[in-house]
Amino acid sequence: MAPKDKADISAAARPSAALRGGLPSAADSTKRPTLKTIAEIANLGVTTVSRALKDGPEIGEDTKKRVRRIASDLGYRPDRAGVRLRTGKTNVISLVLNPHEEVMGYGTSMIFGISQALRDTAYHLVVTPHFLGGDPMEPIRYIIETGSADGIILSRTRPQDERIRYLLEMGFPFVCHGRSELATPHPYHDFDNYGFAFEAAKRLCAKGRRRLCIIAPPSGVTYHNHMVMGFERAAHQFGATMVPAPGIDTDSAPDTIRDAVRKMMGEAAAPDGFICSGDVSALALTAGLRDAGMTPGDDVDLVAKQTSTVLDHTTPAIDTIYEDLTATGEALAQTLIDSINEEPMEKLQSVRKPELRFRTGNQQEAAP
Amino acid sequence: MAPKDKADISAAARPSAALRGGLPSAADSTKRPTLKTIAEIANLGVTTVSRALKDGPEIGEDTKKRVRRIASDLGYRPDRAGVRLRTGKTNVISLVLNPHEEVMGYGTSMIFGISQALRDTAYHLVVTPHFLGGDPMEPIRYIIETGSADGIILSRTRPQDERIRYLLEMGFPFVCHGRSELATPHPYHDFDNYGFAFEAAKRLCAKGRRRLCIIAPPSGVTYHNHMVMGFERAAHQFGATMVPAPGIDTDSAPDTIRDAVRKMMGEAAAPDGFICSGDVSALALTAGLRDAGMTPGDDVDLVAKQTSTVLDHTTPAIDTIYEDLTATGEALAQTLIDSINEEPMEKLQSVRKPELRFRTGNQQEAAP
DNA sequence: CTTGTCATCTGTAACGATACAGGTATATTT
DNA sequence: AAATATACCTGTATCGTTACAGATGACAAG
Repeated sequence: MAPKDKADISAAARPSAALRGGLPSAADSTKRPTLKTIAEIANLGVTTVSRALKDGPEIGEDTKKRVRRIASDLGYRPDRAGVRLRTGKTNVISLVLNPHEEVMGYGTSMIFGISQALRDTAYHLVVTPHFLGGDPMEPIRYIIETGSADGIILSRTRPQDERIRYLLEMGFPFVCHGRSELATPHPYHDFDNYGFAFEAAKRLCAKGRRRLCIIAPPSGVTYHNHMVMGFERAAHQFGATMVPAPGIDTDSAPDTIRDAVRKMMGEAAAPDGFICSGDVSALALTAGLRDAGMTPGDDVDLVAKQTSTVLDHTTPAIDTIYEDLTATGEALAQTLIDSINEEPMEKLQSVRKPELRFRTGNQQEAAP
Repeated sequence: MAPKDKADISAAARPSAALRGGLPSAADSTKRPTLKTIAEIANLGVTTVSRALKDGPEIGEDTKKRVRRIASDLGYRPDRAGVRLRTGKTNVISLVLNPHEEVMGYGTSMIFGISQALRDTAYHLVVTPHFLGGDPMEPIRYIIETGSADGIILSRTRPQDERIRYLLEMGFPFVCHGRSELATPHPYHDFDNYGFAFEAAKRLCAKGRRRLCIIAPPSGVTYHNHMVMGFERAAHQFGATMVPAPGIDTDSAPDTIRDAVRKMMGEAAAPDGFICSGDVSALALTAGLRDAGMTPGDDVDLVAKQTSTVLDHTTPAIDTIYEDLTATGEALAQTLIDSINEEPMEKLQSVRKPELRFRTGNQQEAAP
């Protein structure tokens, strides 16, 4: 076995296939190559080939090189079903999508980010939505019970999130977009919604607004709380009054938001500044203001959370704070992989900074 | 083997597990049940259980009932890896997403539609994006070569689409959102973009507009052609002039569109009516008009293709024509499944009607 | 010459499912 | 009573991979 590298392979390979004469050898078939194909070409056992490709310690360097060479020449790719059956490893990441996330590119941006992170790994991305009115636990249980993924990406995290409790109990890898308030720490990548609301309120106060109203996410999800806390903190610090938004949140139908805003602006103590945590909601809000005869930027100011480009072309321009969902997806996927690889918890928790995109005056100022 | 139904099962089942004494029986483990588990409980061979659950003809009715009962009691679900390894069937549908589709809920809406159609089937949805600047063939080849799906959903179909040619040649099931112009027919579900442009132009002419401009998809994709043809047809029929849009399409950066529109409106023979085939592009277009000092609905009219809710809250309201992407996703997935099941080609080709959403006057009028 | 130690490599069994080619009763025909 | 048909069920091999428990041969030490 002279390690002549190139010459060695072709010399050893072709004859071995020919030796068997007319027998249907795995080597000369048009089907995809398997370990067996490589083994026949290299005159080795499949076990050896397997170990060699895994860089196992019992295999000689020369053999490893030779096997790797043949494998890449053949374009060998391990059969996912074989690996999965034998090892239980699915090489699948499951993104559990909520029905609310249908609106606006939430899912798509995230998906591109996740895919970016999964590039050059063996992982595939499976999207598992749960449907409106369905049990949020159902997709989770399905994944666990059928063992159909190695890890799960969750969103719309709640303070006492049953899904998280279950996954922790099962010891199943996952990562949340958002944090829970459970005692046990868990992997997450979250946007700094406290910071968002604080900076937004600060901005409005800097523009002289004193009666602020926030259209926040629904109260069940954790980031509702974070956002409200940031809002309250800023209101106190800068001496603004908080005007409640009557029964609307960013999950409300746009028309509902629009009508509610119009009504609100007709009342005695109407707000003069709005914070809005969703793209489409912000458009509906703006429409409601216009319905009430108000011009944003003139009679009233607005800071919105932006995750897409739709708010870039309103006139007049809206102050926004950007959450990069593609980067978020990338971070979530990387965190999940780290979680699967049992990295320490410190490495599995992170918060994304808001990016201020204020249209006039002190642009792009950093958070304190 | 008296077919006593219920009693029979428990009577036959428990003892059989007990018979084997302390031996590690598959039946009493905490792991997921397999065919073996069921076989032990039912005192049958795994083959019989497999055939019974498949409703094979060689198995007695009583036995089938009994096996089905046990399977559902245990919550048995076939192991995907086992099936896939043995049969080659992956039970996976692959959605190939283009980088352009990151913008706006295109992907997410489609994904919910697809998921809806895959509900209560054994299919999982895997999202395989191809990245900007990457070879569009790469994800297709990957899927074929690794056999990682039973079918593919494509979008951004081109007249001479290499992906389609390859898939046809391979005899691999797929469906396109959009049509090619290849000689060989292929499965698709398309939006009637000809109809969209025709109706949009008709609408503008009905409002007295005579100099029309269309912001269409980029010229490489088939539906660009359809749209332009519908536009031309209507222009001729209703006696309007077609004003070219200088180097912009719906893939252009929103700012580019905005600037181009502003410039266009300053010229001598500026258009007085626009057709726009994208949500975000329509917002950019509107912004460009405003930049030029024009008010949509007053100095100039606009009909846009709408696939999301973002155009619902512009002031004044924009005339739109709606393409339901969730329904599209559902149709695509169903078509793909039909294609996998080798239904005839007639069943695999369909076109979705545009839904007119004109804001004033003759609302919701049907297409001719 | 035996024994032991390395360094390498190999065969077998198993993961869960199904295709295929039998089996084994019971009923029916001759 | 023997042959044949019918109805129903079963064992074995296999898909591609990896864990496990050896093999094999070279070489050194006793």
